[in-house]
Parts: sequence; C-alpha cells; structure tokens
Amino acid sequence: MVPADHSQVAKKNYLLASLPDKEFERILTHLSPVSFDLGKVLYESGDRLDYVYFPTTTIISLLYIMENGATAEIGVVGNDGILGIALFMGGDTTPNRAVIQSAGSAMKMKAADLKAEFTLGGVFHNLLLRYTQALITQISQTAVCNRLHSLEQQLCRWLLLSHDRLDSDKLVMTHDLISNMLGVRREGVTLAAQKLGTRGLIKNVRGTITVLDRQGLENAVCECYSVVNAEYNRLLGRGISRTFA
Amino acid sequence: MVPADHSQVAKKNYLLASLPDKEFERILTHLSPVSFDLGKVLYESGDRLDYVYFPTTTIISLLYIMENGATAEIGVVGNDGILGIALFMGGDTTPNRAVIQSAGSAMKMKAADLKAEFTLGGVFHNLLLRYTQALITQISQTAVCNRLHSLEQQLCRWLLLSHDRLDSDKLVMTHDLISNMLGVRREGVTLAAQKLGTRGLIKNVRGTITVLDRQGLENAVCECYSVVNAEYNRLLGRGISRTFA
DNA sequence: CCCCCTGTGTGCGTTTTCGCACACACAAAC
DNA sequence: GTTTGTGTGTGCGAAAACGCACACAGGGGG
Repeated sequence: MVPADHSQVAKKNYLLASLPDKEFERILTHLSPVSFDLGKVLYESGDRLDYVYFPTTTIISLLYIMENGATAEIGVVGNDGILGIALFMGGDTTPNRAVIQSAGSAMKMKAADLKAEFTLGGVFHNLLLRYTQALITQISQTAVCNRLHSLEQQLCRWLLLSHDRLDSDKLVMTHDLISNMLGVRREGVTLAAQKLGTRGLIKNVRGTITVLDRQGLENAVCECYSVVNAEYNRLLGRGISRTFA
Repeated sequence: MVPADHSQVAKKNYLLASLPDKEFERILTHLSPVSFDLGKVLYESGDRLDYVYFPTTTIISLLYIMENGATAEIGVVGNDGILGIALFMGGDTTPNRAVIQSAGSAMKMKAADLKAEFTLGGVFHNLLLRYTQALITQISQTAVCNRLHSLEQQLCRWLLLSHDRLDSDKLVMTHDLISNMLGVRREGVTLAAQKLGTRGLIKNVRGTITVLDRQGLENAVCECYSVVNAEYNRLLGRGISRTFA
C-alpha cells in the first residue's frame, strides 16, 4: 500500500507529474522516498545500477573523473528528470559518477521494476526517451559551452541550472565544489563570483551563494542556457526554467 | 526489389551488420544508397528529419552553430552508427547541424519507415538505444575533453575518431575545417599538426593529413578516446577502433 | 605560362586561465 | 575567548589560446 502523501511528493518530479493518472498510479506503487546529503555518491563509474531515482528536491551531478583526479560535470539532474537512463537504454551502466550536488529528496525505484515498465512501451517509455533526448541536448551544450565561453558565462549557466531545480534562492555550495563541477580552479570561481556579486546579481557568503537578480543572471548568461531550456520545453511540455515556468 | 549488392554495401555499416539475418533483410527493403560531397549539410538546426542515414563510407559531423557563427562539434557519426536519433527518441529534430566531414556513401531510410520499425520493439529497437547510449558517451567525453585537455591532445583524438571510420590513412581535410570542428583557431590546428608531424605521427600536405604512426597517435591521445571506444565495444559488441577491431 | 585562389607557415601583442603561495575570516569546538 | 578548520581573497609569473596581419606556396584555370 502506498502512503497517501507519496503521491503529492512524487508529483514534485516533473517527469512523474506529467504522466496520465493511470500510469502515475501504477508507477507510484514502485516508488519509495529517500533523502540524500551533499556529496553522497549514488553511482560510481561503471557501477551496476540497482535503483533509479526521480529527484523531488535534490540535485544530482553527473561527473567524469579523470585518471589524474580532475573532474568535470557533463550534466545535471533535478526534479526535471531521472537518474539512471543507462538502465533502459540497455547499457546498465555508464562511465560517470553520480553525486549529490544539493541535499534533498528523491523517489527511488528498483532497476527491475523500471525495466519492466519501460518494456511495456506506451506513455512512460516515450516520456523517458524524450527526457533522454533533452539530457543529450544538455550534455551537448555543456561541450559547446566548455569550448567557446568564458568562465563567468559558464558560472552563470551553472547557477541558473541549479536555481531552476531548487525552491530557494540560497544555493548551499562552496566555490571549491563549483570549481570541481566546472572543471576549473577554485580561484577562478571566486573571481567570477565576485564580479557577479559586484554587479548585484548574487551575494557570496561563506558556503552559500544567494541569487539576488535572476533576470540579471539571464542577461549575463550565454545562449547555451536558453537552448537547453527551449529543448526541455519542447520535448517535455514545460520548461524547467523558473522564467519560462 | 532490392539489388543484390545493397546487402553487401549495407553491411559496411556496423549497426546494420550486427542485426540478425531476419531483421537485416526486412530493414534492407527500406534502404537505398546515397553519396555525399564534403561540406554537404544533411540537417540544419531544428529541421524536421525526412530521412535517417546509416553511413557506410562517409563521416558526418554533429555541429552546434553559435549565434555569432562560431562552431563546435559535439559528436561524429560514421559506419559505426546512424544519423537521426532524434526521430526515434521522440523529438523529431535537434538544435544541431549535421554536415559531411568526409565524402562518401550512406544508406538512407525514410523517417516513417524507421519509426515503424522502432515501434515494433525487438532487436532493432534495442540496438538503436544502445547505439544512442554510446553516442551519449561520445558527446560526454567531448565535453570533458574540451574542458580539460590541450589542443594537441584533442587533435589526436579527432584524427583517431576519423581514422577509425575510414578505410584509408589519408584524411582529406584542411586545417581550417578541423578548426571549425574543434572550435579553435585555424593557426592553432596548424601548430598542433606541425608538432605531430615533427614527431613522425602524421604527414601534413595541402588539404590532406596522412596517418603515419597510428600507435604513436594512440600514445599521444588523452584517455577520452579509449573511454569512448570501450563503451562502443561494450554496448555494440565490437570496437569501432582499428586497434580494437 | 602566369595568375589567382585556397591552404599553410609565422610573428607579434593580448587575454584568459593556470599553478602556486599565503593572508585573512568566519564559525563551531574546546 | 582562543583554537582549529574550512572557506575565501589576492598576488604574482607561466602557459595556452586568441585575434590579427601578412608572407609564401602549390596547383588548377584562363
């Protein structure tokens, strides 16, 4: 039996929320809530996936770890999506680490249950594939942005991606953490964050960045951000961006 | 009726070649050969996809074009895969341009036929999804490589990716073309190519780069290359790399 | 045969980011 | 209230790429 409040919690995840009632009810019976602390590693590179996760309030970062220990984020999953696409794509695993970037909750689902639901075809199957395409666009734009844009622009993009997936304007994250995500030096992040602070867009205080002027950030960000949002909007029927929501 | 030689030509594409006989024969009836010149644009960003393509000897580049005209490659498709995954992923289109990076041939298939085959589920459906996951890994490593590695390493990676997808050691491409793919200056490519030439790995002559020492290139390349190859190998049952083949 | 076009080589100064070294600063713990 | 740690500010020189300018070179077409 599913506790009544699970339904409300689960609907915080846009993917689940966009399911027709019938499918939603069925999927719901396979879901159970979990919560995670900052830094928790959900999948290690190459791990077999026992569960997939539909974030409700947490944000998960997909990272690649180089042999020399350097890291770079390739994408981010929040209440817009699902962690564990490799399972239904047929690979069972990926060469990436999945780590909690912002503490919070998710609904988890057993790998076997997800595979069974996916195999049924239909709405859920198609929704997962469309989400995967949106994620591909996000990863693609990360590649482009890494190549062509300044650290400051990338920081804006990253802050907006996080802000979109949170209820609060307070992002609990150190410059050091962000530098690992962006694959740059910590000092570089500090410098860029200072510039944004001077312009009144954000406030930097030990361990948290507060978004003060969301519109200002959107003006400062590169086109990569809106390209990704437009695709989420087009493919999943609603934008994840707070602006477009 | 399908000409007899179509079958042999089609099998140059690894994806088609790995289909069981029954599926292969059925798919084959939907395929017809085409050939393309260098620079031909198959899809423009946002275009509706009328056909998908299974390259046999051509190589296709997936590019993002910035508003200011700057370009960067996000992935490459050759005889290892299929161009047009957005079709079965449910998006019908992507924000990228697909352009011929190396002249040659492909088998084309009508969008509607592909969708119908995909919807049947089964082997073809699963194969396309596994290929898509391999492509995701390729795009992911492009993002990582763009962030963390030197131009010279990236050039090595790019040359190997091309070499893997060609029969010849002669890559017909100018430094300028490569610079557009890598999203860097033409001069930067010239400089990096000179260094590789000095080390005897390649030979640079007006408009073509000849691979002289494949093993040497593999020693010079970053880990990104082997990560992608390992995934292709794992997901699709054989490596695309000439080394692993 | 010479011209012209495209592709390549080279040389600047400039900008961005890096790598390292440290000083400072806040907050919880003792 | 002092200590201890973690997070942030700052200042170099070095390295990698950039933007621009232009010289040269090969090869096909007039």
